Amino acid sequence: MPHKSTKNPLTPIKPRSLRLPPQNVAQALLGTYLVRNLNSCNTLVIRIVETEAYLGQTDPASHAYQNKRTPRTQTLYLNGGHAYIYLIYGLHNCLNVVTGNNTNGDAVLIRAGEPIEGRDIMIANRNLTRSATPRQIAGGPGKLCQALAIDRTLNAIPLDNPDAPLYLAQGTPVKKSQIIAGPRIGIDYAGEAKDWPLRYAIRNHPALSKPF
DNA sequence: CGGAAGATCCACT
DNA sequence: GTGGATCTTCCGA
Repeated sequence: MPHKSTKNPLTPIKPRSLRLPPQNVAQALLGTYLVRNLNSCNTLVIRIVETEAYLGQTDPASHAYQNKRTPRTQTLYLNGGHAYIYLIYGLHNCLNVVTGNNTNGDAVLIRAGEPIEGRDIMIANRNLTRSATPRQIAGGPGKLCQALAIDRTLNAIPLDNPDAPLYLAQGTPVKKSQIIAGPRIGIDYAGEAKDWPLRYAIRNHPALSKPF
């Protein structure tokens, strides 16, 4: 049996809650836990504090825009609840949660998280020191993946299995009044879509990738 | 088969 | 605020 923290029992997320529109899922994922099982003794946990919705076929910023099918984007057309992980700028991995149940290519990018368990290992993975801030550790999609040792070898796995190397677990819901929305980051190429308010975060959280 | 671009991060000014 | 790193992915010829 894998060792589990007794003070913080983690319940896997219900896939049903991910088979909804990406805007809904992006907000619902705020406050939930992302769990990385490294081996039988080491578990890393981050609380998700910032997300972005990508609207699949109808979104110029999405890799699935106009139903584009390439070897890389196949994962986006899986059922909701799978991980879509890709390499960006030749350097950084980005983690998405595929959403919906109609193979639209919808997904939610996990942009930032707050270290909950295994902070020392995250700091080592990020080549930081003990004085590192939450924003330095996982305040950005590439940083978050590096902190949790997430790369493309985990692409396309389901995220509801607590025995898998990576899964989502239920957290404490975030009040609607604490959620802020704004334009997405790094998509200047996407024309009008660059202003769509599909970036969501916990208001004023110290681990956000950028202020609103 | 060449070339351009990229859902980022960091160091430097 | 600016530019470089770094390499996969994709498109067009």
